Amino acid sequence: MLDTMEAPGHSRQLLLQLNNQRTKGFLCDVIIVVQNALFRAHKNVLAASSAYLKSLVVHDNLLNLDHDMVSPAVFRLVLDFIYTGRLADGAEAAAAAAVAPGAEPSLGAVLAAASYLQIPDLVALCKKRLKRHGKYCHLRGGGGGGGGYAPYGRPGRGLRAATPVIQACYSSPAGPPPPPAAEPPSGPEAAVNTHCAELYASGPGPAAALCAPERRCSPLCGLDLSKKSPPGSAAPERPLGERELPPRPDSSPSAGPTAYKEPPLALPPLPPLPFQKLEEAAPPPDPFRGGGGSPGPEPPGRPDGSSLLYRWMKHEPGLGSYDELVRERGSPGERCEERGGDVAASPGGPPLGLAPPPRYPGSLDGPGTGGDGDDYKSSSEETGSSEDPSPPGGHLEGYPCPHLAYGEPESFGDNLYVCIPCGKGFPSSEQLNAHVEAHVEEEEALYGRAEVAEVAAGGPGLGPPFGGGGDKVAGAPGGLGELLRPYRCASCDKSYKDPATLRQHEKTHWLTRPYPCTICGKKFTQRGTMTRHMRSHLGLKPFACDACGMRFTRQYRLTEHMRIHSGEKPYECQVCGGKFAQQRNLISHMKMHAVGGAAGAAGALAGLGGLPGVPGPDGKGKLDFPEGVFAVARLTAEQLSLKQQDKAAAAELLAQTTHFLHDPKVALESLYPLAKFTAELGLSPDKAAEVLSQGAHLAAGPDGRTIDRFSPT
DNA sequence: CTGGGGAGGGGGCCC
DNA sequence: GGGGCCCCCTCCCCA
Repeated sequence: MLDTMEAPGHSRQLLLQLNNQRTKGFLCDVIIVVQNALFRAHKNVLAASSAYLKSLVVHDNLLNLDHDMVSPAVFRLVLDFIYTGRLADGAEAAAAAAVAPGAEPSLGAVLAAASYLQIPDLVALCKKRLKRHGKYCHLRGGGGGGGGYAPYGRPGRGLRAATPVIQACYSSPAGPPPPPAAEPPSGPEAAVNTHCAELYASGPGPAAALCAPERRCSPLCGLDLSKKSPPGSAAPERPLGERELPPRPDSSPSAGPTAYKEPPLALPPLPPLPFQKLEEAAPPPDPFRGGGGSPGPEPPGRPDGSSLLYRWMKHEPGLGSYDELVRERGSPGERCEERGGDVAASPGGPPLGLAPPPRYPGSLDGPGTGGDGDDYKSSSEETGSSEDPSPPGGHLEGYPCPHLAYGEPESFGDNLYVCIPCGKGFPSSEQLNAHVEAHVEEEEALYGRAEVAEVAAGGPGLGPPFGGGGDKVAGAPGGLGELLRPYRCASCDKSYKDPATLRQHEKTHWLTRPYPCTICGKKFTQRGTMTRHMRSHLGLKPFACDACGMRFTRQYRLTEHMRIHSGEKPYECQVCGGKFAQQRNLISHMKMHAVGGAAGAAGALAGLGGLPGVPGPDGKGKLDFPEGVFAVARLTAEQLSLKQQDKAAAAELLAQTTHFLHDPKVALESLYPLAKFTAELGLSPDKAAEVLSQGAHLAAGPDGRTIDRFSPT
């Protein structure tokens, strides 16, 4: 009967097709990062092959594998096995990984990886082969207890050191030959480079560097990296291996990806066998493996490169807010354990044995001030400390206090855990955490209650001109903006509608950013920004224009782009009537107006600099404000980029202000609250200046008025 | 050559 | 976590 008939070779053919697609990146929906190598694959295939990977792919499109357990070369073999059902024999495997003499992924390493990834078929195959070669027992005997991965988990320094960083495609003779196991032995797909879906990141170099020209990375890689090929990415001058170096021993744990975030040219010559160095620094039993050695506390400043790297490579669980973390964990050390636990969720990954809250002198006395300015600057570089002062975990930098601001260095004696806002020092992170939590509760209670009380009382901030406006400054709730945004940042006075957003914002004040790019090491304050950044590395452009086929990394870009085709130009200049398809171009255009046409008023306004838009309450600037400036400013403000959600609030405020307009003096005096509110809306100084100068430009004329002192009283 | 506009792209940040 | 928006930089084209 038909239902019992079976197409011969169907499954084989299916697998071949899948592998073929993988090589082209076609329909690949997951990226696996192993050290600095990238592999593209299909979630379904991974999930069908590995219980561990299955558990990961359901949550993420970007997987970070512990490179202590799986080296790039080994994972390549594993991935080949998954897609072909074949495993290169020892010689082949060695050849496949013959990236450097004496470096090959041993069968033991593959077995370890297979165990780690929970691929029973591959485990069995490896064991079988090991037995055949009479090595299985030996390898097995060398292993540690517990996780049992110790012997295999470290594929060997030779392998690590030899694994090329850039070997996106092997088609070039210069590149390492593809592992025979990866190559379908026969058939049309045999000609396809099985490893084209594997890319290697090259330090801070963007994805274009993934395809070194000498490797002749073909388009089959499936990554559209053509858009951005930064100079220098094309030809790695340094030995490839340098790009996958573990952090230097003096780099902080948080700087786990230091090796990646350092600008390539800034990298000093590195030892030829980085992994050896790493192993020298790390005790043989991986302390971060439950089964390994002592999971004991990590001494502060422990220059353990491997651990740093290990932690960094962990698949990072979603990070909650700081206080959430505090509630859940209580200490940075504990939190790191949790991070390890994320791998522990994996079969072979017992929780990391990280422990002790390290001290954070780097956060306290390091020249971290302004460190944020340089995304590539590692904290170790910032501190210049030989002792590793950084907190555990790449995204725990600046952990000591979420309020951590760019304060001046201070000495706190033994109380190295310092809350920046209040300056109190604590001897332990736990105490600081408790203190910080009290801060948060305090602020929430303060602002929440105050706002509620104020609203109930009729809201002093609503009185003309807005409750005195200028005296409603930080700490004192009041004003429409504060009513709308009761959650205020202790560091910068910005306020938000909900505490989650406030917590999110507070991360921007941390000395270092919690989310490093696993490719280039650049750090971000938000995970979403980091993943978006990763897309640029990987050339992922999910949003395609139906009209021209152009692809974008963001929906918003596509929306903008579509206006090109539709001819829609919704942004109109109130000055010259020019229309623009993109708001940014209108803004740019209006800058031109402001510079060229606003005469003294615009110049003065544009030079306000300090507070957004206008002088602060104590401002004494002598500014020319023509009578109609506010009306025009209002129009311009509406036209400009007031966020949609704030437009209603702005309209409300403006409506309240409008009735002052018939009185020029009052209208002008209203400018300050307007500007203040504008600032609260998050307009930049430039934009606020534009708003005002735009108005000034329009209304500037012989009847322009001069205000000697402009500040609310 | 220069200024202005159009547009792609990346990061920051808020919702 | 994703979406959306803002800001900035940059490149290209054209007058």
